[in-house]
Amino acid sequence: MSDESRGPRRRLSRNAVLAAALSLADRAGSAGLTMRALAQDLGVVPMALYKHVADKDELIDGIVDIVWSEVEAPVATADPSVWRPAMRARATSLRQALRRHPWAVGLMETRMHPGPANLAQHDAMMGCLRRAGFSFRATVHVTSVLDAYVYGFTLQEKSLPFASAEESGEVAQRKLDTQPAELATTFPYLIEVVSELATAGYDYDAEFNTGLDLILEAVEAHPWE
Amino acid sequence: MSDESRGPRRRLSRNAVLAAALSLADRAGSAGLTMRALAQDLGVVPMALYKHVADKDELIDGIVDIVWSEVEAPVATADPSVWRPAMRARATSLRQALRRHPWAVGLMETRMHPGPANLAQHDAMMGCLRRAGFSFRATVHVTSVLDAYVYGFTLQEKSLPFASAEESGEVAQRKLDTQPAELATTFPYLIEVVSELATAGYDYDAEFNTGLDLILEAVEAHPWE
DNA sequence: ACCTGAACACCGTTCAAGT
DNA sequence: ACCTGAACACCGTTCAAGT
Repeated sequence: MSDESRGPRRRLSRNAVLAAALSLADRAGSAGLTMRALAQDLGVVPMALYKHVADKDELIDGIVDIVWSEVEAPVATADPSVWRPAMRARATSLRQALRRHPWAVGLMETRMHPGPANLAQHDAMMGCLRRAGFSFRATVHVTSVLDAYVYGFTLQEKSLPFASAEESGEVAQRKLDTQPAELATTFPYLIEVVSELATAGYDYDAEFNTGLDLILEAVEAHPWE
Repeated sequence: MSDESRGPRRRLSRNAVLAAALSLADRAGSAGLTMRALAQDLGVVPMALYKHVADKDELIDGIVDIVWSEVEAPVATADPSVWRPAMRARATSLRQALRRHPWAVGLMETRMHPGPANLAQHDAMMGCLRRAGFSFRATVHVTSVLDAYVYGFTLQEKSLPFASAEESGEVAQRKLDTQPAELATTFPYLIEVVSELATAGYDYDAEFNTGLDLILEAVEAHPWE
């Protein structure tokens, strides 16, 4: 399956281990990312990995930071009209990175040891806001609320009953057809909203942008001290 | 340690298993929640659990729904002045539930099978917004952005480098003192903001409320179709 | 310096058996 | 109907040994 399994490659390296781990996580999810499976992908015995990585925790820190490195960094400039589009682009880029690596969603912000790419990303974000004229305190508020939104949205994206992937309408409708009477009486409002979405359809990108623009609008309008 | 270990209680029940599992997760975290440890807490052999719960996944679904049941449900009313405080109270209540059960943060919205308490909670939320006059579409937008915010914020709360728990100032300052020269030149903006927070202090509740009010203000001001 | 083999202390879960 | 014991196929990781 993996690229590494073709030739009888020897000589591992930390980067090779991390790259294979990222690929394995993308293919098999966080539950499938085991030291043993990773070793097999690399055509090596499990213990060989421990020469390049302290333990599994450090391995995960490593691949999480690779995901961070894929997020487009906003540029810092004194032009007061650029922070909004820059923040919008960064939020979109972060969401896309999290969609490419779904296993990372529950892991990115939970990690205790932020890597260099993570630090660089947040440095760029703070720089962009600071140079646009935001105060220290406001910079933290804006970073906090934007990151929280992107994380939380992507987290929900994987599981909301009325919006699982493309076929949101179908899925919701099928759910309604299964036990219509019972659910309809117990959760009238929920069913009503889900039914509406089932007929009208549900677009995740549009939903994400609506919330994002709502927040950016609020940030711009807010009288920061 | 557990309440169950005192008497030689026999006769398990599904609720007893779920209650013990919740308590174990609160004490030992998601990594410490194992079927074997849970069985030991209950003074029973691991296999005994499988009579009351299909597998570990269903167990987790069960305790996640208990957490949902702890979240204060907003009431539905036609009074247009109540949705805002109701939404604010619900967001605060959700955040507090997630803080009481930190293991749940990365799990709540990822679960594929929402339980009755989860459905009831969202039914109440939709009802509150619908009766306040929000359209179907707007109801989904508001639910989405509020849930995303609370989730994302609580997720960050556990790991942001400049805000780990109470002693945010100390921790940040110590981090700065460790490698001052190197970090300061590579991540100037980040260090600048962190230093500022280290001296001024960082209050998580205040931070949460600032973002929450920003979003609620934006929701109220937005011209929903 | 880097990789291996065997082993240890764990997992979730099945299956046949006890009461 | 409910609980047990032994077993299976997994984990991450240590330790002593190979090259």
